[in-house]
Amino acid sequence: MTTNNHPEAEPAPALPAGDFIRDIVAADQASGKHGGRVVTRFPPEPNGYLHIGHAKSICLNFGIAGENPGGVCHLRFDDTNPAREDVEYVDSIQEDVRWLGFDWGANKFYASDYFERLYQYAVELIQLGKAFVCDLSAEEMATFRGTPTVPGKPSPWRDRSVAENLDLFTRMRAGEFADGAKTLRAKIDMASPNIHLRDPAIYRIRRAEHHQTGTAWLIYPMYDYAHCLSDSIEGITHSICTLEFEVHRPLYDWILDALKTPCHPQQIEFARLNLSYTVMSKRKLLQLVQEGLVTSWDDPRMPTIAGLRRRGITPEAIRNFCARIGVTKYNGLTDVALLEFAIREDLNRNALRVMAVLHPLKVVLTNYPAEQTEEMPAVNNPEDPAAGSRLVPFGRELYIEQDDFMEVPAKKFFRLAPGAEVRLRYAYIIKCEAVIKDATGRITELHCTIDPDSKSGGATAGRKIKGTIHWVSAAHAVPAEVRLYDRLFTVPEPDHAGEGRDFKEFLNPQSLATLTHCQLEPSLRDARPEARYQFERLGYFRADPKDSAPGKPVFNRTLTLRDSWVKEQGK
RNA sequence: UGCCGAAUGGUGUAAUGGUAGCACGAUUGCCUCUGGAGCAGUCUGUCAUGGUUCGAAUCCAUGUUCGGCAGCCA
Repeated sequence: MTTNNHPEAEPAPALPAGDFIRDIVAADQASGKHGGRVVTRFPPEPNGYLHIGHAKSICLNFGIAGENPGGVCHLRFDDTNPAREDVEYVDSIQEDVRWLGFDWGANKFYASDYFERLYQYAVELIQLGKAFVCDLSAEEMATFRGTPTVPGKPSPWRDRSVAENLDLFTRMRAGEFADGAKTLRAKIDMASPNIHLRDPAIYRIRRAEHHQTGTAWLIYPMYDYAHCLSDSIEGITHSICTLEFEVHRPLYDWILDALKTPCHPQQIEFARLNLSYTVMSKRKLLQLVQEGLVTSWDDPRMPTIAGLRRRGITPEAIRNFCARIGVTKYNGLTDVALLEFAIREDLNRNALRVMAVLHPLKVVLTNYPAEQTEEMPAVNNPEDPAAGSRLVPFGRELYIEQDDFMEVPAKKFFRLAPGAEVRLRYAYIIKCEAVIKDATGRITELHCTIDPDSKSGGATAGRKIKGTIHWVSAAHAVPAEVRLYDRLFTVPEPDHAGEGRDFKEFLNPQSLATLTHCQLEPSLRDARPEARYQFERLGYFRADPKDSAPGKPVFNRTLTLRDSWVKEQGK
């Protein structure tokens, strides 16, 4: 298991027991059904970026392969629809799977690798009298198909001779017919209660350049036809997919039974991941990108792997999350709080603590010498003694967080207020003596005094002070831009928010706040994107890998810390 | 009204005829130089009604509710 950004990270905790799919695999192993082999596959269509829902599938498929001796998991691009696919997606998918910590070794395939073989299988199907060339238009075919409650009617072309079908199919491939003019259809049962068995189209004519095969093909196989055969060709033992393909399984099995194929994999369906406060369909995510509602597929607000990565979430957190949510056939809605827990759990263990002030309020320590500077030792990570400590410069003028001062303190407010005392983290206890305002009444700075005996680590530092706040020395501070991200949508289910309502109506206008006047402790000047930080009392942050420049970091907030003060205020 | 599938606390799951457990969440307290973390406690559940059984979340029947399926998308 790779740990790209966290060589110091502990191995992932023991994963939960099994699930119904692992039970099936174990039973098959016990009975010797597949001769002891376990071969799974992760089969994305390269028509978009991977998202956290795909991560669930990746962890499942690669996970099962990894848990079984000799098990392998293939990465297979399901690229049968060139109109919507692109190499950009082929590349991003590989990067994302690898980043998540999984390795397909030499087993990278494309359904398009099998186009010739798939074509020969189709010829075979025709020869068997189990497929025919149909001249019906798309609209006509829809009419003939019937509805779930009304049986379909056979196509008038259903009984063409094998010879004629062979001839026509050959000419489809040769480009003699216009796009959409003809299809090859499986001959099954137009009256089947399962619509997918009503003579489904298995090849269509499409003059589209394919990102892998170029212009070699004018006809392309449909998913149902290509997928089961690709599985069989690769010797897949367990073909794991999501619930909506459950009704396709009889067709999957029909095709493999009709043909002489290397093996007959078992299709097993599980519930896809739904996460609250987000959307999880490539179509909708693409829409957000195309309409400029987010900046890109890797916008840190996106639930894409690339977005989560850029935001600062680690592969460990995603894997642990996937392990926690389990695998079932129940189509529910997972609370995003579960994801957030996994992120905090990981970052709490691994992130380096630093001090940064997001909304600066200047503090002048009136009894501290103007020319004096001290270096305060600060712990890098209380969860990890090996992370050591560092020195943080301290001086007469500081910045503190605006939120850490209240002119009229609320009940249970433990921070600074006129006449009140607070502990400066790793430094002195200070007392607020005066509030300085400008002509408009806005607070511009605070005048405070230190208790010189209260320095951290000092002999008389033990005075009990309820509140501790973070700070940055004004003379040493590094100014920086910090981006605060929040959930992308304001409602738990933007997908099901009401009749005729569009999910984009529920976009959270506050999902991004860009702060341009933040002040960081100097150790952050050259922060590298690989590092994960906790800005003490605020949250987890990482330098944006695209927008940071040397000496001029831009930070993304990954997630806030849990904040019981916010809850207290809500009472 | 057709076919397929699923129902366990607020959420995600476990228990495979034998004490309904875990995690998240919420909440109370302890602790704390992060209102973080940690520690301790509390909270809430087997869709319904029958049946089989010494015993049912689990098996059976009926019903209810929810999800999926009518692309030449995957």
